[in-house]
Amino acid sequence: MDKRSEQKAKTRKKLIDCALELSATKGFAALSIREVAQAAEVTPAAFYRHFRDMEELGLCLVDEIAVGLRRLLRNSRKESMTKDVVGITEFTIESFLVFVNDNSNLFRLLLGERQGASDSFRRAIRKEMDLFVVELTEDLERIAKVRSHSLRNPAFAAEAVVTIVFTLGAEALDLPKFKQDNLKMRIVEEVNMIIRGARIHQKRERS
Amino acid sequence: MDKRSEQKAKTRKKLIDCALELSATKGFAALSIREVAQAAEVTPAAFYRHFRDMEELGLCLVDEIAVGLRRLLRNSRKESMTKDVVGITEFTIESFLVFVNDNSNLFRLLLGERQGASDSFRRAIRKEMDLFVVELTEDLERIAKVRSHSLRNPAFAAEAVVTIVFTLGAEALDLPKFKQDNLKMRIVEEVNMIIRGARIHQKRERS
DNA sequence: GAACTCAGTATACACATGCATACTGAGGAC
DNA sequence: GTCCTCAGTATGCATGTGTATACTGAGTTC
Repeated sequence: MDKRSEQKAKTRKKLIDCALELSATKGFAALSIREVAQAAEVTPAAFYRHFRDMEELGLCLVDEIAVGLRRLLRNSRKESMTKDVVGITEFTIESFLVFVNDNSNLFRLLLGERQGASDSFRRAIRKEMDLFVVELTEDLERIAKVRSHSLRNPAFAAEAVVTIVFTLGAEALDLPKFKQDNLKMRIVEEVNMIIRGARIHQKRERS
Repeated sequence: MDKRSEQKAKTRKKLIDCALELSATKGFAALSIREVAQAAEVTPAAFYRHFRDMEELGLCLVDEIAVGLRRLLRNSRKESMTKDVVGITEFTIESFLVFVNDNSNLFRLLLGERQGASDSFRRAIRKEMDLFVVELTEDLERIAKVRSHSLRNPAFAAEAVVTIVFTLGAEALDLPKFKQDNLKMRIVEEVNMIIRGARIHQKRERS
């Protein structure tokens, strides 16, 4: 690879990393170009060689989380194939929470800017969330088949689950480790509620 | 009432209203004291006669939403006493969405700052949300009794419902009116899923 | 090895911001 | 009617901001 573009990629990454780190303390919205540039030990003007403005940088960050989360989900799906079907929910949620803790800054950004002021941010984030819903819908249908159930509205159930997991997952960021177990339990329980409520029972069509 | 303090209350309200209006466009976090003061046709220094900083103003705003929402819930509860028990969920969610539309700026602030950078904001908002969960828990138990069901974990169900309603309700803000019906339907359906899934069935203790 | 490219620097400008200080003048207390 | 209170004004300062312009020098190309 080009020695030059290699260096460029390096500072680009540094800018992103610094922005991420700074956003943890004061929130991404409050960041300035100068601030990020200074943290990355680079002139403000150099920033423009990489991003048009902070928003463009932010969208890169959103992308980064999305990639990470998708990888997580893929792994969890693979694992769950081998595992007992009962523990899938708990296993997935557990790895999700680990991810949230590992990437707390990214995650805070995602959840925070999800209803932030910038349209393009909101749009990008919702697009990613919708992808999760689609993937989860497939999973739910697959699992239901294995258990020889059927689900009333798999897509709605998936939307509800994703909403719960993300929103409550975000709360983990403010919690000490020992309280996170309780949170995990709550999430698992609530997700199970949703899935249970989505099932169609043969005996009577409508409750 | 004092003519003086009356005037003071008036400008205070004007500051709050202007902050609210401005926050709709660029987000509360991006507001400056000067900007708000100018919008309220008042000197920046006058701002300090009312609030120590923007954060203090923000907390007032949070309080204002909380009061409005609590009134809504109280009304909806009263109404639901007279109504057929089946339509309670739909009725409540419908009035919630009306409220969200009427107070879209306040609501955007609430949801946006819920995982924002400021600790005191997060704390205040979560406190309010917890109150909703408590009230809803009581409601769910009451309704379950009427229907002679019982619920597995009323508090968890309530938490899940509040999470769903608030998070998806926030999406209404970006939707044109004619798409909001679909959203409402989704929310109602998902809430019903949760409630259904929370029920304990006599026939077999654990599914 | 000369010519060129381009990531990053240096510097400067025209703002906006938070906040401090001194001031004003209508409203209320006595 | 005099004095006092205090919401709001006027002004100013130090600092941070986005962004434009001209420059430098290592890396690449031919």
